[in-house]
Amino acid sequence: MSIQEYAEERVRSERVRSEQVRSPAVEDYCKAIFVLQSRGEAPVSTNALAQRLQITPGSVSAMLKKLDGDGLIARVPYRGVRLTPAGRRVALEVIRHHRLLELFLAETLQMPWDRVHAEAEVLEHVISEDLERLIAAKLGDPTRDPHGDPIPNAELELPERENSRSLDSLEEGEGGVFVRVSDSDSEMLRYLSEHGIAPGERVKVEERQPFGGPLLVSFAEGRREQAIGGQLAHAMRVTLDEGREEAQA
Amino acid sequence: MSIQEYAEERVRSERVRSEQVRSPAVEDYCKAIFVLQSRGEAPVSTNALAQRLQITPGSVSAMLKKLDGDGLIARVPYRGVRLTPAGRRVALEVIRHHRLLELFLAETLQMPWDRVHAEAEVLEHVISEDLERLIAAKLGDPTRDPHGDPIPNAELELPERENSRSLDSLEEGEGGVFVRVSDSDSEMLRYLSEHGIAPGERVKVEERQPFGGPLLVSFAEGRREQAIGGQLAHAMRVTLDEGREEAQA
DNA sequence: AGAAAAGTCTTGGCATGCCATAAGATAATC
DNA sequence: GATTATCTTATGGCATGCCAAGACTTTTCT
Repeated sequence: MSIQEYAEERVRSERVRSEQVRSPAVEDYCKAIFVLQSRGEAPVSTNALAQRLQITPGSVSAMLKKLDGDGLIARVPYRGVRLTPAGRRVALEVIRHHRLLELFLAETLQMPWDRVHAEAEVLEHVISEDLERLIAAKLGDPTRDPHGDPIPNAELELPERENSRSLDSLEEGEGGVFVRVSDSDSEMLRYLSEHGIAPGERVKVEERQPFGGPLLVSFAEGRREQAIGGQLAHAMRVTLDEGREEAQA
Repeated sequence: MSIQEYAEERVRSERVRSEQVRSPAVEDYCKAIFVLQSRGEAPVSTNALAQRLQITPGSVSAMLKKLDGDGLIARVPYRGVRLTPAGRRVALEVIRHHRLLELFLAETLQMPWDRVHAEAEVLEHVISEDLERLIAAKLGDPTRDPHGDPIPNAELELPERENSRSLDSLEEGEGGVFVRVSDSDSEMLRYLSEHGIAPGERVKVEERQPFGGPLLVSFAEGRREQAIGGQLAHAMRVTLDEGREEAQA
């Protein structure tokens, strides 16, 4: 190996560790790993990622090897991966972009609630830091997107995860505040928006039908009633009332 | 060849002619060809494109062959290309996106004038038709972007090209309205914006220095004077006063 | 005009990013 | 320990870029 070749090799292996490789694909992987991780599934398996990203496990496996080489994840073959601090940073930046964009599209441009997700999914990878700042400023540095999800701040700190439970885990008579809904299913979003249901409202489970039947739920302090199917109830997150035990008793 | 294979083959060759292949790269080529064409350089040469897109002629040549196969351009080897109606449509859609975005970023988000171009250059390829409509509506269906360039309407019709000349083609004493400036050089844009010069203002050439020296130009009905270098004067477009002959005499 | 030189264009080989499929390796389960 | 599930590897495809060699066109110089 000539001296030149040696120097080139050194540059190349250096790059493996430090250079920022930030294609949309890489960002999507980091984001997906982050989400799966924060659901408690750590380490994250190849299959879980493949399913979430709609990509074959073979392709995911190859990509994970690359991300590992780039220092974005720690990978143990056959055992799964978790984000390194660098990878976490990538994920949070993308999530910040995504949620700012959702709020911006809904608020400033009146884009229907159920369409902002798909649009943000693409834009999140291409807006500059400048544009991110301008959007955040325009919105007054918000901390929640239209689904009720928290928005990481400019330093990429995420507010404490609220202590929420899915609506379908509540017992009859329990109630709380509807804080957010998974943003990935636009059918659900359209349905909710058509029925005038948005994060921030109080909800209370009036009746649980057995065998996967719907929940009878009242909104807005009992002023509206609504039957909510099992899948939807599972996606809706609710923070329980403080000291509900006593309140109920 | 089995019947199945035959059917697949048919689908594949069909695709070659009709399917919309609209990657960012393809859109950039169409846009570049459109711009060069409307400068009168028709047919457009491989080298002109290579230079504009900062890509080697070899790569351009290969891409042009593909675009020809996709029905977006008509190509005569060694002779150059021109857009087909389909290619023109692609170009105009992208240009509409670009100019709407520039105006939107500048107006709604107060992005500095000299940065909107670079941002729009990326976003133009990824915004949905829905978002395009919302932005256009928010801006009141504008017909000019912040550089003074015309914006194609939703039916992709472009207003007549205004009868403008570059500032450096004016004689001493001639004047008109500064209507636009090439948007590709952010240095120029920053410089102009720093000196408070924007499309719509009246300009008059007070003095021409020989041998590529600067022009002495007055703005805003003589209230401000400014020396403008040759390159910049070349990029600035001006519509001459109506009946200026008499006005001067 | 005709030939050489210069300029321009295309071709062919190669690289990279990211995906797919299929086959083989490893881990988990019964 | 055999079966099943999961993961990795090998190979290949497509898009898009680069470079270098060769083909074509235009210009220039006798």
